Amino acid sequence: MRLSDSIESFIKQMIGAAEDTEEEGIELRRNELAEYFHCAPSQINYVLSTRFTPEHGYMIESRRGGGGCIRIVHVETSPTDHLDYLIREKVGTSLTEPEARLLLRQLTVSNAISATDATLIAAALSPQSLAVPIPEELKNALRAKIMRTMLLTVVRRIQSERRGPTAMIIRERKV
Amino acid sequence: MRLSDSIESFIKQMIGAAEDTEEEGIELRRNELAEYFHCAPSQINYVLSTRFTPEHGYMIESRRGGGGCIRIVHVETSPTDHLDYLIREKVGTSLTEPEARLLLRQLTVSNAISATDATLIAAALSPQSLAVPIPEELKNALRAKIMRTMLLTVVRRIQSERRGPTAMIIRERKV
DNA sequence: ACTTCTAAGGTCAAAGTAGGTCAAAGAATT
DNA sequence: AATTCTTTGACCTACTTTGACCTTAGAAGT
Repeated sequence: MRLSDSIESFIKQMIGAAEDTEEEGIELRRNELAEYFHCAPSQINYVLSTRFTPEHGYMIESRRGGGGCIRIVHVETSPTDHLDYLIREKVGTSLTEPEARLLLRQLTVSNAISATDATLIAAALSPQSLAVPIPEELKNALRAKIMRTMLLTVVRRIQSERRGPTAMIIRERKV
Repeated sequence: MRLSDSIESFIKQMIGAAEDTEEEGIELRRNELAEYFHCAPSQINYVLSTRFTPEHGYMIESRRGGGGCIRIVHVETSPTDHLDYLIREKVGTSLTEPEARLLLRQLTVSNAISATDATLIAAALSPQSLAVPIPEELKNALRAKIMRTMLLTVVRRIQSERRGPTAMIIRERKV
């Protein structure tokens, strides 16, 4: 079995275990994990960037420096869900601006997302936002990625609101 | 947990407690605090300069010499003024991801934008969103443009909410 | 008043810690 | 054989912690 697959399933186990608790997602130390698997730390990045992408429903944030860490959150959309369908089938890997607008309209009228969220996403995908000298194809790829990541964020928020309005984790206080 | 975070939340607790009384802000002794946390005194300065800046809504004065001390005051600025200021002065034409996150944090703690908006914007600017093969400089230019467009969208929404059917909320200014 | 002492706080650079990127080499698939 | 996927390592960026050295305010001694 490939190393990457082992690391992938290890991380998925961690996430599975964390889902039973109240915690949202998991935190891991890149160097620890690399040492555990006797591999280069950058191998962890490879696994993350190939198997824990927004396309797979994962959101990642990380911090460098002392006490740094990598946080992974899995956002699950039920496969029967209309929103899930739109995200998977319509976003794809490339989105023109008109396509993006149409999709946002559909999402809004079907009440999948709020008009407010739609407006913000539209702003991020607008020509103004993407006014840098790169080929249009790359912009369309960008639109798809940004759209996907933002929709995932919205879904995550909506789900956590549904679970419990008081799920606000700020920071642990150790003094 | 990082030492700096502990110190930060300790200070914020002090400020929170002081806000219940009539006192304006708090006073602390640098050396005392450093001893309490078993760290170098300059660590306190580090925390102050990274987490209690004017951008975060804090004003700091200090006195040296015998009986010297550090005074920290949390100032409530008008959210829209602060937002305007940060858009004009801090966004610029290029934003690294850490810079963007810092800016969003500042906007959030000073109540210029909601945590929800901040999260959505952060999603748009995340490495995952911008995972296309273009040089980092272009990504930074993109971040700045996306940030500006989205913040302006937020401002416009806030302003139209104020004009709209919802009663005007006049906030008292404590300065 | 003037100088000196001492008790604060301030600055800055270096070391320490931790994650990110990229390209080249190696392995597996087609 | 060609292509694609995996693994590794050299180098980069970001955040934290510490310590040496500097500045200032007030107190004490003259």
